[in-house]
Amino acid sequence: MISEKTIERLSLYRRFLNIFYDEKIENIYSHQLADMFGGSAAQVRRDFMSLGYNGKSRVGYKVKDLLDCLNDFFNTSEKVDIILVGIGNIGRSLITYFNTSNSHIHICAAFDKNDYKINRVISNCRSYHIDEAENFIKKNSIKTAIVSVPAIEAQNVSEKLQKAGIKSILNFSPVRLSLSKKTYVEDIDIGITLEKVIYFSGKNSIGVKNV
Amino acid sequence: MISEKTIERLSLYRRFLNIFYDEKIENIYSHQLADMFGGSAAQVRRDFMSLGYNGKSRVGYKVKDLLDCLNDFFNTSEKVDIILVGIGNIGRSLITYFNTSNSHIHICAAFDKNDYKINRVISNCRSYHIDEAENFIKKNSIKTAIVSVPAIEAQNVSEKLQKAGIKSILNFSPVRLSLSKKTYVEDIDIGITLEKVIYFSGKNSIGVKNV
DNA sequence: TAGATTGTTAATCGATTAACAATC
DNA sequence: TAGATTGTTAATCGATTAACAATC
Repeated sequence: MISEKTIERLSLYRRFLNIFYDEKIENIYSHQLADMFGGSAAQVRRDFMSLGYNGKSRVGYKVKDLLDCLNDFFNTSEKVDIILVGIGNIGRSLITYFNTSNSHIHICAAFDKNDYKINRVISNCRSYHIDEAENFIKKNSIKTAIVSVPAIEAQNVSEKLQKAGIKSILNFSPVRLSLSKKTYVEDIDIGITLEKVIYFSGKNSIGVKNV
Repeated sequence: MISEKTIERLSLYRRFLNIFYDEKIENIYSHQLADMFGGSAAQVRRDFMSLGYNGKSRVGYKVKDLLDCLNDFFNTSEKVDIILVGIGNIGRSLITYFNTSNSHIHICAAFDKNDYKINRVISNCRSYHIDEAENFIKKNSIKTAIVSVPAIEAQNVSEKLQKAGIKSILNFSPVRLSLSKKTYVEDIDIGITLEKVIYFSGKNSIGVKNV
């Protein structure tokens, strides 16, 4: 059983390894990766073990093989199509961000309930009315959605998505969604996070450890 | 010592309590709040204790008093001015988001290195050249900054901010910043997070607990 | 070989929860 | 009182780290 935190680290390793690979570095040691994001070398080794990839003593890990392994794990060889609901400022910037970087993730459609926002194209992504979402999801077997609608719409929208077959949601709305446990929900709550950051800028933060 | 996770929960309680307050609900129980975001009632009570606020058995907690207490804790009575560096799509949407909602947080200035992005006004926030940041920060005693520059600029920009007196950073760039521990850094790495969400949409996710 | 790094176990740490006497 | 909720302690859980024999 691989934990959520481990998944995050693995994804980060993948990013680092891509850089190493571009720089034609062939081998790396656990402590090098550990230094790069403040973890321990033991943790890095344990993570790779959980992935089923073994290094060699005194040699470390082969960048290319390890990267292949990570790419396999995240299925980055094939494009992943996801959708976005809620074409506000944040929604639009996410579309541009993902569809113009060379990521394997592609936002293939966006949905909104406002008529003036539909039937447009942003960075290769066409927008539709929210009522068309269910059909689209089923037809294209979409599994993942980004929700960036206003707080008051979020619960309702997510329930619709779940019914249509969405298995995981990245939620930017400042609301906790209550959905059946079958759907994985991850929240990015920028307001809460910023509040926390501001808190730690004050004198209160003396003695806090920056993990 | 209040942990980071506790701070996050406290901020979330504040949001819920505002809703209760608007609905003129006078008292709440720990288990009500616990239900709202899937924690335990014991945790909620412990959090309020760490805040120094005590409830009464059989009565619960006074919404108004508790809210006052939380507002005090987060210093929400006075506006907090923060700055933003990197006026890309995400940067712009953050400015609009915070400066048009009725939050106590205000992005009072934005900075960029591209000339065509400076000397403009977005949602009550004027943009300046990055070279003017140091002066601005010192002059206005700014303590918190949002960094939303491209990956390659992030380390350099953050070092400048730190030197100018910034105490905490909310970092949207897909890079780990290495700064002295005196500066608190919180990362929102949308790419990594989305990768994780996509991972849990697959068959891999069977048996995973949705914390 | 000597030295460095690995895989892996045991110890540590911290956060969360369960439980219950005290309280209203 | 009886019953429900609190503050608080003890137990649990999981993640992280330290340590070290095995390995090249």
